[in-house]
Amino acid sequence: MGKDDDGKHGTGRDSYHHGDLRRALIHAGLQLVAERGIEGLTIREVARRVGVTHTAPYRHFDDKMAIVAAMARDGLDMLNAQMEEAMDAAGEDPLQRYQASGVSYVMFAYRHPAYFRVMFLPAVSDREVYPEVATAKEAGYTVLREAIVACMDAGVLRRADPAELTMLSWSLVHGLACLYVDGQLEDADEAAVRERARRMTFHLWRGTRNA
Amino acid sequence: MGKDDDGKHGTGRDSYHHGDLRRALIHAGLQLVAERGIEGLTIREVARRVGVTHTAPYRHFDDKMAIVAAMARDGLDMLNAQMEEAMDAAGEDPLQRYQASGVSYVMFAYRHPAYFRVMFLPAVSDREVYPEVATAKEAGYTVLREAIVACMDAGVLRRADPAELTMLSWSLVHGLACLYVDGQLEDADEAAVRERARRMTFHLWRGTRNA
DNA sequence: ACCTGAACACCGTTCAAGT
DNA sequence: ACCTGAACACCGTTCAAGT
Repeated sequence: MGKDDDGKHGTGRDSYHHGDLRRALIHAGLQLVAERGIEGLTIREVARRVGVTHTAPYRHFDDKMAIVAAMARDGLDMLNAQMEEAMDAAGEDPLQRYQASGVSYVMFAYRHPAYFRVMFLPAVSDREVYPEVATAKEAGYTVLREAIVACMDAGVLRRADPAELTMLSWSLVHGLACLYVDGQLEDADEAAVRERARRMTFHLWRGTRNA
Repeated sequence: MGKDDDGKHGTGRDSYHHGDLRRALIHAGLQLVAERGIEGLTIREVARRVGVTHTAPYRHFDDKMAIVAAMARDGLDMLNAQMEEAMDAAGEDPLQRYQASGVSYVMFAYRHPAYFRVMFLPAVSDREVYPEVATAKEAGYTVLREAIVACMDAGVLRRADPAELTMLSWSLVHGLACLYVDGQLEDADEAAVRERARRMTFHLWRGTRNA
């Protein structure tokens, strides 16, 4: 010790380089949304928490919405990865994989409400302005859709327009997720939410199964 | 003419009394949310549009959230009325009435996105703070639930926990409504949305019907 | 009762300036 | 390259003051 006692040099926690600041801003922004909700997200408070001036973030992002879009993009990537992981953990049975994808969608929202809130904000949902967000959303849609097509191929879902069944499934899990995230439902622990999601997706399958 | 040429007296549009201001503020607030989204809602701009000082609204509402809560409450009342109206228009068949309630939920969101956005904000969803909002939400839940119980009584839905089926239905229509309202879906006209909602609720019924 | 005007502590964003 | 400080036009909210 005595070598790095000057916090202003080196890799101390109040010096940033190579885009570390970018990541730190995104992380602090999520934290803030988790604590105070979406309207509590403030560039100035984020900068304060990270330890830089309130204008520093503008070196990495065009404006406030660009930070939100970066948060949304990270969240969508996480969700997609988590859905695919859950499907793989579910094994080979197409129906199990389909159900796992829906349940994991709900569980992602339950575990990461700040990410989920930010992912579907209208302000970051214009594909002209934030194409990466739109692309990440499409990737998730495709995961779900292919799980459904696999069920049709295996004969456990009736042959129908895949787009229609995908929208149906997405609406159901998205609705349940939103109700939890927006505090519309009585509090429930993780196991209870998972069980509810499982039963709901099962009911849905029964309405769309083959014969 | 010539009698009311002085807009400052009488019942001209820039004088308020008997709580007219309250209604005018709510109306202007909705307009603003419709134009600029939830984060564009500003007490100062609302007051500006109504033609009063930015402190005048505080005579009628404790703070900004109280205005939002009043908007939410009005919207929920409208939704409940519209669901009941749609059920009556659907006739006597319990299944038709059940389906009509779900479809009208989605159509309300489609036609009144500003109301819908405001109705489920976490900030107005604490029953300790805004019990009227919570009560109005319960009334809607009850409408749906009773439509479901009527179907069970008539033997067109299997006997099960009504709460579970209500949550299932609510999640589905709420999810579709949110996806439209938040701009996650390609634009569609009213007839297309209604048809989609109809097909979805039908699929759901097939998964929960009796035998 | 209802409204006003000034004031305070915040915002997002821009820009000249520093290393 | 990256960060700072002052500045501008906004917010929500409070309060003494006016009719």
